[in-house]
Amino acid sequence: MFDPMVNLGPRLKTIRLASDKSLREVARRLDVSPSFLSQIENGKSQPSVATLYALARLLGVPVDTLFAPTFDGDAPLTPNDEAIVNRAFLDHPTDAWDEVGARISLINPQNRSVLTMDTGVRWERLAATHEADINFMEIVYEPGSGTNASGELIVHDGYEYGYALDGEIEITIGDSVLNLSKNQSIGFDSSIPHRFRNTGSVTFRGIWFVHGCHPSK
Amino acid sequence: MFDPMVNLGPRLKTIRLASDKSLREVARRLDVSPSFLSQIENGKSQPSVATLYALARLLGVPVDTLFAPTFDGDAPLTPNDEAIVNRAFLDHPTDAWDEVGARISLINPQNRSVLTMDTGVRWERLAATHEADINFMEIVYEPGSGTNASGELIVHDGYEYGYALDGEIEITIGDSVLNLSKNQSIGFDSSIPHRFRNTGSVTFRGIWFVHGCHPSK
DNA sequence: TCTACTGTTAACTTGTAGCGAACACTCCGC
DNA sequence: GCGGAGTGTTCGCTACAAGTTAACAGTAGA
Repeated sequence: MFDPMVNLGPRLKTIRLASDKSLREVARRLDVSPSFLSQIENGKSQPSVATLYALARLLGVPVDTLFAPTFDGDAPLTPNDEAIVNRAFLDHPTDAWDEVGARISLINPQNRSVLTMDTGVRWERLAATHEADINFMEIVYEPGSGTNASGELIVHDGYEYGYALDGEIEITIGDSVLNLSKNQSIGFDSSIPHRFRNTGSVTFRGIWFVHGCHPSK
Repeated sequence: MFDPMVNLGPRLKTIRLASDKSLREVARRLDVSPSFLSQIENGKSQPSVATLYALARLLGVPVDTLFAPTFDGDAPLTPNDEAIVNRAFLDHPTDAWDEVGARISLINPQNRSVLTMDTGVRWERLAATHEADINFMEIVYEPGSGTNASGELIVHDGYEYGYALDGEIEITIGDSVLNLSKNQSIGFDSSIPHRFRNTGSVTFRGIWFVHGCHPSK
């Protein structure tokens, strides 16, 4: 089992240093003693939830990034780590397409690699890349189709960005249900549980970037 | 000041109930006593960071969603506007939109931030993000326009990915000169010197994703 | 009514979150 | 050389809360 606490301190320290703040300054704004913050950063003490939250805010990072299994290229997550992670991998094409080491890739619509899902969802790759955590694709959702048959929300690391070419799609992100229609665009933190469904009567097509979805190495 | 702890318990309870797990079952898998979980859910006790993390994982939600200030599920978004949800720093006035960004950002074409270049090139931002090295945009090159007036090739770190919506553009990458036309897509390593020029007679429009560009550091 | 489940509360123990005071170090002005 | 004002770190302590067990009340089914 992945232990979130072991790297917490060093990460916080890295982030603090990157933002060019002194330990004492952060401690003062956080309303804790400098000594305690030092202990946190060196893994010799652990903050309470409230303190960690305030600290993450102060440093301008989401709390989840502090727990992210892959950070600065350290230990990648183990395949059997958690069910939700595995599901995320299955639902995303990162593992399905092989990496191609092209530095330039121009692709014609009729020559795209296509990944067809059993639910009536199609992903067409728009560029080969050797960036492992990038997917650039046209996604197609036929009327009535959705991210997965069960309707469960999915979660994965990273961000997604999309642009609607045609049709309309219902996007559930956390508690929000949005409709993305032609020419509208969206970006969101993929660590928020999300789901797509085409509840309309026309096919949805969109340009999609999925980024930072760390594949199993 | 927004207190992240006040709603933590009830939120956890809501999520647990939604996933149809019993308190005792969750407590057992979490390796804490049922009574303690009950106290957490009722706000009578607070978990440690490790316990909260394990709990969030077990429930399949990112830790950050547990802290998110409540927003109205009924009308959270105005579909015809740029919508911002779950801003991380609601109470910090110094936090500009650009620096912090949103966890979800849905943008309508008429509401995009537009950057107009003197050369007749326009960039329209398609999503706000707090990922500093990401640009997701629609780019517009009028006939005769180009990346820069001098015609010099540019180089920067990272990758670029593009999809042609309309028109055609000449892309020079290293020694190669390519033409990207409607529905074609491209991806390339931005560290190769490159340049765009619209040598045709119609306006070029494309969806562009520039990633890993660290301009001033 | 007996069992097996649900969640909740009271009283308690124990670990640790967090503190103050000291530490060692570097840089800058005098 | 000597302050003084920064930087981060370590030690020893204590107050508080994280987490415990045991009992509680309620419901559903046999």
